[in-house]
Formats: sequence, structure tokens, C-alpha cells
Amino acid sequence: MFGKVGVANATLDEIAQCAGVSKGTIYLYFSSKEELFRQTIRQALAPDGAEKPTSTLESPSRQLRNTISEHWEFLTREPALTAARLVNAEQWQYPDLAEHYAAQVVARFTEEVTAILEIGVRSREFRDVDPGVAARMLAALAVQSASWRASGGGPSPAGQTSEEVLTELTQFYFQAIAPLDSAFPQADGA
Amino acid sequence: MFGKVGVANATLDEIAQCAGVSKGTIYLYFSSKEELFRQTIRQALAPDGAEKPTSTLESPSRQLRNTISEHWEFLTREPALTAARLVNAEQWQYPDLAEHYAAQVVARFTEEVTAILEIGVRSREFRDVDPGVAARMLAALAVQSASWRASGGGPSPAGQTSEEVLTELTQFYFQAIAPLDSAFPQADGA
Amino acid sequence: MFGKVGVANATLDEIAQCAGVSKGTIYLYFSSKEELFRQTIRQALAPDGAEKPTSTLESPSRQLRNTISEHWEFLTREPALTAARLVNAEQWQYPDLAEHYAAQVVARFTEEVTAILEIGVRSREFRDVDPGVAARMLAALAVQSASWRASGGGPSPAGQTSEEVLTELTQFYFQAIAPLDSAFPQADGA
Amino acid sequence: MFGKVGVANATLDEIAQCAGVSKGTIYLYFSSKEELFRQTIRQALAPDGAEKPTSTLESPSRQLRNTISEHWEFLTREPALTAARLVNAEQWQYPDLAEHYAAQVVARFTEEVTAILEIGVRSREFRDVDPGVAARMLAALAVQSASWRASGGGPSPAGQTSEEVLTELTQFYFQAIAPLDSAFPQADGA
DNA sequence: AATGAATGAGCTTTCATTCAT
DNA sequence: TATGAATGAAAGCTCATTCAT
Repeated sequence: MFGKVGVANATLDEIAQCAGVSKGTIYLYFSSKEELFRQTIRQALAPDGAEKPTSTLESPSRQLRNTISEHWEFLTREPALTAARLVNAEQWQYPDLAEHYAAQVVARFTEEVTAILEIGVRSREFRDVDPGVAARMLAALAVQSASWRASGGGPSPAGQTSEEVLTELTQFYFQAIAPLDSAFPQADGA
Repeated sequence: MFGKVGVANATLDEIAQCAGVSKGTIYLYFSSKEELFRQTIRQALAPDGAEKPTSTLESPSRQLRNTISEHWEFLTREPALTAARLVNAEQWQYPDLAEHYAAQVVARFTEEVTAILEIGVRSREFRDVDPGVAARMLAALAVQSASWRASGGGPSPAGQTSEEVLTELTQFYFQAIAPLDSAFPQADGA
Repeated sequence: MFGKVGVANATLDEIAQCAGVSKGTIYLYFSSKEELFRQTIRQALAPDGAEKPTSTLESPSRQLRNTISEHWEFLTREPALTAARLVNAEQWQYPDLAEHYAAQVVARFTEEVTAILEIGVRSREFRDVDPGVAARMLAALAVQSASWRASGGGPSPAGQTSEEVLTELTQFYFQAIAPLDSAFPQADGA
Repeated sequence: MFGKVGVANATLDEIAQCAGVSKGTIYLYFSSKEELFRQTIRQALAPDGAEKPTSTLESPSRQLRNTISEHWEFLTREPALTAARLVNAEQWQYPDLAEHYAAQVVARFTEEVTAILEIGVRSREFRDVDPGVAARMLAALAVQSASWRASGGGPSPAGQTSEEVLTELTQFYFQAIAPLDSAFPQADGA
């Protein structure tokens, strides 16, 4: 509901009807519309319960590829997709949600990627990039690409599937961090 | 006003007071709040009048660097900065504005970059990337980086200036598209 | 409320206060002020539930006298009295109400009178008048007399009671339709 | 303007545009909208300048017939037609106008008819009716018939011309006041 | 626990009125 | 004299919130 019409335009009548309860019932569980929104967003942004124990045995390239794929899944699926947009939209009304998003979603991903890049750079599997910077760049690429995909806007050609966008993004990024002298930039063999 | 509290929460009383006129006066120039919003956004997104005639004599690297800088200026300065966020926030309420933004801002930049990349790739100044894809990646990087900078959110370290972010972004991108066998990837000598 | 100040000048605040409820409550039962007005008028113009089965055994004169009295009651009592004036006043804003009034109030009465007159004319109890025309004349007399009585305007002398006006009207009308050669024009003996 | 949408709904913008002047100009000649309405009505209800010197030589029947015709003309022609309806509609908002109408239009006509009837009754040209009552009845008939004609409502058959209504009314009234023993009730030979 | 009728503050919008030009 | 931009009070309507049931 919030996603369709915005927070301010979503009426509790509609939300209640949509949820199959009465308006009064909502107030048994949430002290206000604002609180309802906050909790809805926090829940939507909660990461999947299944924390995959990243095998440290895999090569950095494989690890990175997996991490990107997982994050892309998260970014392009509901409910995180809509929640992310709302957080961005209401960042001045709900700065705490924006912080939450930045810390729990973006920072988590960035840190994970940074760690992988550090290893890969050290092992010469990746070019000598600043891992922190490169991780931020990847995060930016992923978030914005997902946003454009969702809205149908953006510069992407119409009709592109989510997988195609992911492939484009991944290919570009691996090229970007491939070692300069490598004839086989894609170290994981893909 | 719209940017601070959102379109729905911005009252005409406040807007009027902020503009130094009375509420009724607004209706002499805009038929409704919606129309006021629309025109405000369109004006904010209008490109600078000064169209710099890109010298085709310059190298693709220089041209690209300039184009990025200019676009970064646009993205990180008011009023486009706030307008872009609002367009994204209200994309379901005002799909026409979202289209306008996609076509007039993002597509314009992407096409310009694509053209430069095509030349650079042909002249071996850049790696053999797909110019369209690479241009979209650059657009995504720029838009998202600008958004993060504006909100104070995002994974960037606090206290980074706009110029530092631009430098990071530009360096990363030039590395990403540098020819693989080049010892001097930055052809413009920077 | 509508009757006192007119439809346009009656504010929902006052209406609500007058009804002992809050403004919002009104909108639980009526979708708009216009709808409230419409339903108010229709209800006010609804005929009394008690439909007296006109005994066909009575003489046309008696039937007519009764019909006039009943209609006069209706025309001079609230809420029909005020409703009728409002319908007339707002006939261009609410043509459907004007039609409703014409059909449900005026036409009903006129048809009833027409039927009685036809019988009376055939039985020579009334003069040989056109029953339709004479019924319209009676309706006009009754409606306008009631209107004048209500407003205190009109040419009637001040201080006349409703019954006196009714008597005047009835006497005049019976004289008007009395058979020309009758020495006892009032066939019902009154 | 007032007639089309009612006093409250007529905006000065429209009135000014309709009059071909600017809104401010109206206030040079009228102190307020209310005053504008008052003067408009008073002017519309002013009787025709040409006071026909009723020849006292004519028979009461002829005089009455003429008086009815003239009054019918007045009642069914603009601007009096619309003014009368507005006065009725706004009688609680503008009681002075209602009084003005009652005195200057209805009373004038009633008094004139009363005088004619008195003569006619004395000369046995009319039945022995109460001239005051009979005059009021005539006024009621005329006013209501005119109102119904204007609105298209009322019990009259559709398509009736103004002249036909006048004829009906006049015939009915002359029959109503014809002497009981007369074989030729219409003394003027019509 | 669940309801939904009732509330009233606050919104957008209108428009009679003013006044500098 | 005539204008029309500007005003701001007041209107209709919405909807988050409450509370008796």
C-alpha cells in the first residue's frame, strides 16, 4: 500500500481493508501510522534468515560473483525493492529508517565486498584497486541498476530481464577490476 | 519545501509563506498543488542554458572527463538534486515526471557518454567495452553516488567532499575502461 | 438550515452543530453536501404514510373538499413547506429535484382533482369545466396561497390564519365551478 | 447571471466578464455584491415606464381582461420573470426585496383588480364575490401559472405556449366570477 | 481481542474585497 | 476612471485517532 501511493496518501482505511481487519485493530498493534510504517519497512529490509556461510575456500572471484548475485536478488525482489524506494523517498521524514537502510543493507554489502576485494587484490586476482572505493562503486552500480529496473525508467533498453541486467553489471565490474596484464580477466573461469 | 517534507506533507500555507506571498496568490499562477509541483520539478530539471559546444578536437578521455564533471555538477547542485529525489519518490503518483527525468536527464547523459566511448574504443584509447553498457554503468555510478552524497547516507565515509567523491568515481571509471595492455591508462595525462 | 439561509450559505459546520454531531459524521452518511441536500428534500417531500382510502361513496364535492384540505395541510406544514420553496429556488441547480416535486407533489394532486372533477361534471354537480384545466387552476391557487402564507408576503391581509386562507380558497373555488343555474352551489351542504 | 446559478454561486469574476468590465470596476458602482444584487433586482422589477391610462369608459370585463394581459406580459417576460424567482428564493436573505416585490408588484396588481371587481360586482357584470378575495385568487393564479411556465415544471402539458396558458387562465377566471344566472357570462362579448 | 461509528484538526481551494498603478 | 494582482477568511472535505461496545 505504502509503495503504491506513498506514505502520506495511503489511508488507514485502505490499509485495514487490504489487511482484512478493521481500522481500530491496527491500533492494537501499532501506536500510530508512523509506527506502522517504520515497522513495515524494518521488516521488509530484514535480511533473509538463511545466512549462507560463505565458504572461504572459494576464490575471491567466485565469492564476489555469489555475493553480487545474492544482493541483486535481494534488491530486485519484494519487499525490499519497494522498501528501499520508500526509504529513499522519505529520508527526511524518517532519517532513522534511512540510517537503518544505509547500515543494514548498503554497509553490510559494501563491507562484505571490501573484504573479498582485499583478499583478491592481495592475491593479484584483482587489479590493485582501493577495496573500499571499489566496493562502494559496486554497491552504487547494483542499487541504481535495481532501482531503474523496478521503475521501468532509467537508460536500460526496454524488455531487458533482471538476469540480463545482472549479467551486464557483473561482466562490467569484473572487467573493471581485472588485472591489467591479464589475458584471462575472469579468474573464476566463467 | 517539497523536498523537505514531501509533496503530500507540504502545505500551501507554508509554501506561500516561504515564497513571501499569500495562499491565494499561488492559485493565480498554478491551477492546483499538483500543477505547482509539476512545473516546479520541470523547471528544476531544465538543463543549464549554457550548452558548452564540446570541442571534438579534444581526446575522448578529456571529453569524457568533462562530461562527467558537468553531470556531477548538475546532479549534486540544487535544484536538480532535490528534484531528482522527488521524482524518484513520486514516480507512481507522477509517472510523467519520471519519464521526463529519464529522458531529459539520464538518457541525455548516457547518449553523450555512449558517443564518446564509441570513439574512444575505436581509437583504442579505451578498452573494447560495449559503449552502451559502459555508459549506463557510468550513469548509475554517478546518479547513485550523488544521491548518497546528498543524503549523507550511503557507504561513503563521512566528511568526504563532493570533489573527493567525483575524483574517486572518475578514477575508478577510467581504470575500468582503460585498455588492458596500457601502462598509462589515463590517456589524457591526468 | 437550508431553508433559513439557502443551500449555498448553509455551512456544514452549522448543519453539524444543529444536528448535534460533528462535521465528519455527516460524511459517513452523505457523500457530499449536495447529496445531503437532495436526500433531505426528497424525504421532506415524501407524502404522509397514511394514505386515506378515498371513499368513492362520497359526493364529488365532499371528495374535493377533503382533497383540498389534505393538500393544504401538506403545503402549509413543515417540512414540505420549506422543501417546496427550496426546490423552486434551486430549480436550475437541481433540476431533478424540481422534476421530482412536479411529478410527486403537483401532478399527484392535479390528477386526483381531475378525476374528481370529471365525475362531478358528469353528474352536473359541477359546472361544465375542463377538468384538467380546472385542476391546474386549483393547484396553482393552493400552491401560491400556501407560499404567500408562509412568507408573510403576498397580498393577503396580515393576521390571517391558515384556516381562513383555506376557507377563502375553497369557497372561491367552489363558487367558480358551481353549476350556473344552481341556487345551491355548494352541493355538499356546507 | 444571478438567475442561472443563484446569488451565492454567481462569482464577481463571471459577472464582470459578462458585463465586459473588470472586477474592480464593479466596486466603483456598487459597494458590495449584496448591493449589486439588490439594485439589479429593484431595477428588474421596476414597472414599465408607459403607464397606460386605463380608460374608465370601458366595461369592467374589458378592463379586467386588459389588466390580466398586461400583468401576464410582465410576469412572463425577462427581467421580471427571473427577478421574481430570485426574490422568492432569497426571501430570507433579503426580506426587503421580498417586501418590495409584494408591495410593488403583487399588491399593485391586486389593488387594481380589486377596484375593477368592485365596479363589476356593483353593476352585476360579475357575480357577488368578495372583490379583495377574488383579486388575491387571480393574483395567485397568475403568479403561479407564470412560474410554472418559466420552469417548464408544473402540471401544464408540455408545449403549451404562453398565450394558451393566458387564455386558459382568463377563461377560467371569467367563468368563476360570471353571474350565476347569466347565459352570457362573458359580458365583454369575447 | 476486535470493531467501526464518531471525532475534529487540518488540508486544498474559492472568491469577495482591496488598492497601487 | 478603470484595472487586475494580491489577499485571507472561510468553505467543503479527508482521515488519523479514539473509545464504547
